Amino acid sequence: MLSGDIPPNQTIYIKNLNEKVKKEELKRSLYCLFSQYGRILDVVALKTPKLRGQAWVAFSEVPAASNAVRQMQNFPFYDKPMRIQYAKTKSDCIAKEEGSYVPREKKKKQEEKAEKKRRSEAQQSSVPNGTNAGSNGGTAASFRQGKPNAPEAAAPNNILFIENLPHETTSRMLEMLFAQYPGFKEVRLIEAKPGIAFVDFEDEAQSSMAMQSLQGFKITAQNPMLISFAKK
DNA sequence: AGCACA
Repeated sequence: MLSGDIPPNQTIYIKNLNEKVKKEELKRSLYCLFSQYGRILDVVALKTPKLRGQAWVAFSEVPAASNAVRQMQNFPFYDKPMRIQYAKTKSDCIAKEEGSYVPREKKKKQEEKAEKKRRSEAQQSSVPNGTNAGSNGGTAASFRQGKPNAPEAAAPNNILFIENLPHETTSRMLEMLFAQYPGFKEVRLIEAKPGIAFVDFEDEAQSSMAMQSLQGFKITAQNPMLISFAKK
């Protein structure tokens, strides 16, 4: 089935998530996995009966969300294929950035439905965010700086691309780090271009787990490693 | 299957 007739939204809605994963871990993993598509403003996941197995990831730009919807569609995540769509409504964190946020009061179900409809119709009036002080968590800056309208969009790959390594990094050092993850095959330092390397895994589910775990890992204090999927 | 913002 197609992703539906939901209009583009800078927040993606993910379902079919593994419900056994704890909420905080799930949010961290989603953050790590999706931050290569753009700057993430918020990750929301609830474990209530109605909302478990689902999550929302809010990006600072719509194209980032679009790439994520396409490229990570059906990606095996904790052994279940992710089903990704655009969110139906605007995230509170986005509304807050735009200054259009109004705290909700509790309502009856009837009014809530009307409210949702109203909000999604009013959703076209989104202004490009002027200042984005990165205040949303400050974790590893795994977002790749590209041209503003053409964010990098890497599809999952069993090969990882590592950047920002200190020039004195050796293959042994990288092997020690990456070999702890299942499916590890080999490390390839690019001596012609110091500071970058490729790391091969058996498959892309395994490479993604290693990427999530080691994203931002510092070999020296000045060198948080930047990990993304290699281009095919 | 399920669209929230504890």
